[in-house]
Amino acid sequence: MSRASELAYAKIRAHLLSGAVQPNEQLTEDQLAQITGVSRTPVREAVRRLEDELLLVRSDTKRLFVADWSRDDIEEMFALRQMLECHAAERAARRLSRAKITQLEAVNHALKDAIAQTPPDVARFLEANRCFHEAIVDAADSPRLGQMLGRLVEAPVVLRTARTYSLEDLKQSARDHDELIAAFAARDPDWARAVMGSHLRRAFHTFAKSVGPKGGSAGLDQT
Amino acid sequence: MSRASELAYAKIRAHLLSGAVQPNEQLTEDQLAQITGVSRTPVREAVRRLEDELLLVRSDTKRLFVADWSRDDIEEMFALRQMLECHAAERAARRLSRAKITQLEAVNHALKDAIAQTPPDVARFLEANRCFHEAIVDAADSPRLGQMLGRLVEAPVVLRTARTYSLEDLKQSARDHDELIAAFAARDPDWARAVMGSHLRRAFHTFAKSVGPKGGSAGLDQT
DNA sequence: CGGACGCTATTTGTATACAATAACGGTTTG
DNA sequence: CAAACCGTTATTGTATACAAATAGCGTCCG
Repeated sequence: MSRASELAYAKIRAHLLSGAVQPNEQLTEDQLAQITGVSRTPVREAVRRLEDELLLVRSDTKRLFVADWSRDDIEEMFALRQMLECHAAERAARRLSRAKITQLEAVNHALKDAIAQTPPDVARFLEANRCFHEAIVDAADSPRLGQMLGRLVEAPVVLRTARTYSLEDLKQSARDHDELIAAFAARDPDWARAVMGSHLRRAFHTFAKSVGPKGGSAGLDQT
Repeated sequence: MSRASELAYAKIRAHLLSGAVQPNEQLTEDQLAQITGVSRTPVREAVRRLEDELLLVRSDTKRLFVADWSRDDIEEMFALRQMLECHAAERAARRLSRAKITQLEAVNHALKDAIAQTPPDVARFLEANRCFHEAIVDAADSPRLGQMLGRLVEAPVVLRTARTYSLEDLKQSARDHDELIAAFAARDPDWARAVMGSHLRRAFHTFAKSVGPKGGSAGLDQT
C-alpha cells in the first residue's frame, strides 16, 4: 500500500489496540483523519481493511463502530485459523524445499533463543513465531489461503494471547515447531497437519483459560 | 455498499466475465470510470473488492491487470470452498431451526422445478442453488466464515461450471440437497459435513472434466 | 550498435469541496 | 402525553483537481 494509506492503517490499528476506545464506540472518518494526519481518502481505504479484519464494523446505515468480539467470535476465529493453517501445513509438507526447511530451523532456533532469555523475550518470540507460521503459509503457495490467514492472524486476540503464555507454554510451542519441521523433512502431509492442529488447538485453550469461563465479551476490553 | 460504488462493482464484474477482456490485460481506473459512468473514487472501491476476489490483480508497481486463473488456482479454490462449506454445514446442523429447515426444503423444491423444465432452466437452478448454500452459511452464524465464503463463491469459475452440468448432474445435486436436509433434520453435524463434502467434491470433478486435463490457464478465457 | 540517461506521458495516490443521506431535537397536533 | 413531522446538524459518499510515482521512448554517448 501507499504511504498515507498504510500510515493511516497502522495508526488506526494501534489506536484500537491501545485501549483508547471502547467496543461499540462510534468513530468518524474525520476523527480518524485528524488522528492519522492524512485526509479522509486514505483513511477510508485503511478503514476498509480494518473492516475486513473485523476490528471495525459498520451499522446498517454505514456508521462506523469499534467491533465487539464475543467469546464465541474468538472461538470461531481460532477454529477457522486451525482449519486453514492445517491445510497450509499439509500443502507445505508437499512443497517445502530442503533449503526452506533449513530456514525454518533457523527461525525456530531464534525463537528458542528468545525463550532462553531471563525473563523470556516475548516480543522476539512473537516475531519469530509469526515468521515461522508465515513461512509455512507461503510454502503452501495458495494466494487465497494466504489472504484469508493474513486477515485472521491480524486479529487482535492473537496479540493478547501470547502475553499470557507461561514459560512452559513457550517451550511447548518450540517443541511443536520442531516436530513440524520433522514432518516437513519426512514429507508427511498427514503428520504436519496433525501437529499443526494440536499446536493451534492448545493455543486456543491457553487463551480460553486466560479469559475465564464462557460468556461475555472477551474482545478489546482492557481488564 | 452505496449506489455508485455498487454499480461500478457490478458493471466491472460483468465486463470481466463477458470476455471483453483477456487475462493479463492491463486496465486503468480511468477506463473503468468511463465504462461504469462514475468517477474514479467509487471505481477504486469496486476495484478493491475485485482484487479481494482475485478477479483483478496489481503488479508490483500498483498497475491493474485482469487476473489469470491457472487450473491449479481453481483446484485450490474448490478445496478451500469445500473445507469452509463443510465447516458451515457442520455448524448449521447444530443451529438450524425447524422453520429454517422447512425453508431449505422449499428452496430445493424450486431447484427441482427448474430441473424439471425441458430444457432445464439453468439460470433458475443456479439461483436456487446459490440461495440454498447461502442459507446454510447464514445458519452457521459465523461472520468471518460468511465473509470468506462470500469471496470464494463470487469467483467466476462457479458460474462457468454449471453450464457444463448434465441433467444427471443437476439431479444428483438435488438429491445431495435432500440428504443435507435430512442430516440437518437429524441434527447430525458429521452427516451434514460428509454430504457437503461429497457434494462439492463432485462439483469439482464435473468442472475438471469440462476443462480437460491438467495444465494451462483455465480461467477467464472464452474457449 | 548497445546501453544508459533523461524527458514526457500515463497511471495511481491524496486532498478538498460538494452532494446525499441519516441522526438529532424541537415543535406541533391528536 | 405520545407520536409524527420538519428543519438542522453530523456523517458518509462522490467528483474533481492536483501531486507523486512509474513506464515508455527517444537521444546521446561510449
